[in-house]
Amino acid sequence: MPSAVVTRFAPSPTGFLHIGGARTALFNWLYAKHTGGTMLLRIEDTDRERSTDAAIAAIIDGLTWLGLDWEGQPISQFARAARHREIALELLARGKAYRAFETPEELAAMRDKAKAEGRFARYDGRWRDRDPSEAPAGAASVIRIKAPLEGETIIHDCVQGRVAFPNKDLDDFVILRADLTPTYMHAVVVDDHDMGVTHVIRGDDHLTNAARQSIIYEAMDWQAPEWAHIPLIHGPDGAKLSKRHGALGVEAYRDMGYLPDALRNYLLRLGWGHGDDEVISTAQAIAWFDLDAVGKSASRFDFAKLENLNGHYLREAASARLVDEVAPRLEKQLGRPLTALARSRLAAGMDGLKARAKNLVELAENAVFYVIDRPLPLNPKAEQILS
RNA sequence: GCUCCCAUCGUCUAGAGGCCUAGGACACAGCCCUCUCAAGGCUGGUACGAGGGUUCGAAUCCCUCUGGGAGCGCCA
Repeated sequence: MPSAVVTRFAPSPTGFLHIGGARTALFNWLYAKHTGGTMLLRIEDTDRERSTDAAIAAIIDGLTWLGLDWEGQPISQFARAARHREIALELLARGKAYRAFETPEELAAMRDKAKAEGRFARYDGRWRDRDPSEAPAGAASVIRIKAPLEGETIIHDCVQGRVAFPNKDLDDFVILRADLTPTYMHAVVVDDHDMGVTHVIRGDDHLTNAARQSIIYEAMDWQAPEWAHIPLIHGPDGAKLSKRHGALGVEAYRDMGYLPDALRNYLLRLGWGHGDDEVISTAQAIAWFDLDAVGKSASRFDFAKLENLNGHYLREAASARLVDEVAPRLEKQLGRPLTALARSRLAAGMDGLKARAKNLVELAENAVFYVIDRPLPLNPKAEQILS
């Protein structure tokens, strides 16, 4: 019997859960559900400078709002540093890695020189075959992996197919820093292995990382997971999604009045399709979703379509649920709690209200009429019509 | 610069050699329905990036070009 599928979503807590991350999480979640497996959550917080608790909270909030859940407690990558160090040392002992004593300044100089010569910087392996005894006394060292010099590294990807990288382009990257903390490249491999991850589903900006990471798997004689590198989401202008476009946190979409159901459906259809189906329930998504149907090309974020889908889910939503959603928005606008009377009027009007709004903001605007004090203030135009 | 990836309507996509004078959805325009606005119905325009092959036949296979994207840190 094949082992059960284990996927993981592994965001770095340096900001909110952005839309691309949300889709990656969704795909991981759907694939796990589809196969009867589990999804794990790992927080990649090894960058102590940039990681914040607020970001962790925002990510967890975002996932929860989207209705995506994971098995067990979130795993802190930082907390596993000792284990990462242990494996780095083992790689060293196995002769698969080596200590390198160059200084950051030396490295920077190397890069500048390469750039000046019109080449691009790759570590030259200057310590690969030198004996550590040649190191200047007291010099700090990092541990670098001994990457193969010739041939190619092949990645068999569920989405991208077979992708080959010439090994001459993969340099001896650092796995353990001078301060003994692991680099991302190394920590990911150790964690995915230890967590029993069978399928790594992530953005295709990690495709070349898969080649590097497979070098570590190889060196440890570990079995590499199945890879699935999904295309990135671009902004409406085709450029990489930036803060200027829709690279907002999912909570921004919540604030803009989108329902999680709509955002999920929309994100699912970005890069994945199932015939002519557009409105897809979660149950259907779980039944239908598979990695081989994920497209290979990047897609652009289109608010109009999200809006349309949102209108659909709004119409379908139970009125009571929408009252709960809209009431806080109205209270915020009014600056006071809704009276029981106002709330009941709102509930009574909801069936009509939800039929014509595209998002909760609009719905709240249209609902103001139901909850403000009587008599209703008339604007000049209304006065004129009435008279 | 090097490596890798991608390429069907404005956008998301269906399409895995003949079912394609290329289908659906969003958006757009017009009409219908309607006390308004939505929703709904109908109609319309708009796409296989270019050039070469292979084949009786190519959106689908191959090559080149062009255009987009990603990666090349003691960041993740």
